[in-house]
Amino acid sequence: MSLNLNLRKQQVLEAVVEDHIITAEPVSSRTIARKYQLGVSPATIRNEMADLEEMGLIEQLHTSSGRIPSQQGYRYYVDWLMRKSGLTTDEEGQIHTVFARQARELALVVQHAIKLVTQLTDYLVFFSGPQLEHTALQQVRLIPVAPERALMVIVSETGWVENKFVEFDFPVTVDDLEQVAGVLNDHFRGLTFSQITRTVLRSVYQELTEQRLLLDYVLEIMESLARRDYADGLYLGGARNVLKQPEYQDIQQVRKLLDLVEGEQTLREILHETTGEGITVRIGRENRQDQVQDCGVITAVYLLGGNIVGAMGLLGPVRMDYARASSIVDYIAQSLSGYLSGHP
Amino acid sequence: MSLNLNLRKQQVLEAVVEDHIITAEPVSSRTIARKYQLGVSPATIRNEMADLEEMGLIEQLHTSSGRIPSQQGYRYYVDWLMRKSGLTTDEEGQIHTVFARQARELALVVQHAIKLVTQLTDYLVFFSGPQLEHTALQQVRLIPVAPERALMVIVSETGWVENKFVEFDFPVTVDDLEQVAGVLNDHFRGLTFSQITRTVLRSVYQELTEQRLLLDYVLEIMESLARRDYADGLYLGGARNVLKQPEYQDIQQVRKLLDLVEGEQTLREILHETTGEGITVRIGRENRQDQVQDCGVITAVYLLGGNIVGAMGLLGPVRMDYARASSIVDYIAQSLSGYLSGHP
DNA sequence: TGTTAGCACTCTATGGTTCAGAGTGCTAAA
DNA sequence: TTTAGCACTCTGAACCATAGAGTGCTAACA
Repeated sequence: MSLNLNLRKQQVLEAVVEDHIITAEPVSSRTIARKYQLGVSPATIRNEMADLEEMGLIEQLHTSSGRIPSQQGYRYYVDWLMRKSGLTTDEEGQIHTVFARQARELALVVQHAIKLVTQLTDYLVFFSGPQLEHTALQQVRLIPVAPERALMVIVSETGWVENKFVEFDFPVTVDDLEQVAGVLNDHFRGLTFSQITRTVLRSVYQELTEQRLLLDYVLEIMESLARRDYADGLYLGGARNVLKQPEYQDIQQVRKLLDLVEGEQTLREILHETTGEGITVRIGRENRQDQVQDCGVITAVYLLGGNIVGAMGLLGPVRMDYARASSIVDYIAQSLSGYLSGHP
Repeated sequence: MSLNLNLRKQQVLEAVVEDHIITAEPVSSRTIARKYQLGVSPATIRNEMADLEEMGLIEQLHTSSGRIPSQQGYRYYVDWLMRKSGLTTDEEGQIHTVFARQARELALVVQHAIKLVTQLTDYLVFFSGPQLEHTALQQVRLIPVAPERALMVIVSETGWVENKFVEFDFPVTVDDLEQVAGVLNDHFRGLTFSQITRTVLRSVYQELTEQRLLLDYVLEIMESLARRDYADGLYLGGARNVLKQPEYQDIQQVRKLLDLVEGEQTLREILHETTGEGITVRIGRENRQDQVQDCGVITAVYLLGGNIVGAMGLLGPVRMDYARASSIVDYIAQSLSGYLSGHP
């Protein structure tokens, strides 16, 4: 619903939004007339502003203050007026350097990406780690470390590695472990983890009648790894930068932000809800999570071999620079996807 | 240097410190007379206070305000007056439950310990992860994952596991990897990582003339793991709790705290300096790190098999409850050490 | 009909002033 | 040595007055 605005109203709204994003202050008609050369006087702009206010796109804090955008105003801006700002070639270069330099340890890559975004913006950055769910298994190893314990190492075809202890209630032999690992590899190599949990029950048990007990333990762990969803691996940074934003001069706001950071659950939820392609922008009350109803949130997923394996987000005050922030999220998510899929 | 104080001066100082810790307000002579029954009038207490101020143990914000402890005052209190408060049996029970329930993954144990301390206090909690340095090697595995890549899994005798990719510049065979792993195990099993770096050069190279190139890569990684010091594995929590303290109503203070949290380096340094037995209390300018000169810091190491493998810390405002905080650090560090060494 | 100059009106933020209250230091008496 | 009494000091809250920014409205103008 485009809410038909004539050109000048659009220009005024754009001016209000962009000026407010920069200054964090209410924007007066005079400021717009002076800074944004619309070729009309403040009085005319005041008339337009009165209309925009009636439509709910801008609002006043009190009768004699300038206007600030309402959440709908930001939404209109993001949908119709915003020009993606793009990054400088210098910034793009920086990003590529970071991705190109990395070894194949995703945790490290993500941590460097966070540092990067932290330098590029003053918002909170957060990533969910990669999920195994849709990646294929390359091999499984079971390494004995004690009579009743083994280390299970799972290598995905994408080079991602997980390890977990398996604790048995009885002693196991090296032979047993190797045999089980062998059968698992024969059966499951090349399958994705979501496929494995389906087929597990049918095929393997017959072949390993002797180690059935042992297998119980091992399969349980493999399943839990595949089912792990977003329960693990939230990476974040930039909290201290956000304090530069004037809306976080109030200690209450800061506390809410820290709750978000330490709680992690809400951020996980936000990333979990992100599924579509491209970037998602949620402004204030558009967010389903209570704790971020006065924040702007920009998210995007990243891919590996065509599958969604994780997501990233940028969180700031409602008055955030959506043009720049969404450019950055877009670019980083795409670069990361490209890098992971081997097209650096 | 005990700074001889007569009994009443000690009582007054104790009252000033403890009342200030609770209320965060300057303490007046009248308050002390009323709440701390010393059997003398406010006027007498004022005389004692004047003396204590002259000795530099307490100070006034302005001529007509009550007194607050100076940093030396806190020091005197911690050294001579403080009675360790001990934990309730309920709290001790909670702690044991947490430690008893865990599998042998230290990262998890530490994370739970942090959560626990976060509930018990309103200070920032931080742990350094365990160091391999003084733990013995149990085994090394080299698992091929691609022609030029292998996964190196290192299991310590304490059940701690590390893995790292080894990237070769040339294809390696399974046989090569197994041979190298075999020799490494033969030579180094049971040695601590610090010992390994010493003996490496002498003994292994002769035996593996053919795989010498391959060995270069592998040994480099093993060395880097052993040398890792505190470069990795800082766990922390409780930042949002600290905001409850009135000294963090000021946004500047909050920013300093967040810098500490996100920077991590300073906290690592603090833990790294902690070496002695028992707990260490550093008050304000006693800290060597600029960023925490207006904080109180309590640290303790934790042990595994008699060796220091990590440390923990509690950080709050100078006006922190040293009695309770140091009891907690003491108890948690000891419980953790006990648990790790298998005496739960 | 759309635009704009002019003006009255409103609201906020700032600085100054006053005043009560809390707390001290000192003196003199017990 | 202790303490009651009192003068003195400083803070913080409350209360103004005022300047300034910005608006809405009206009436004139293109």
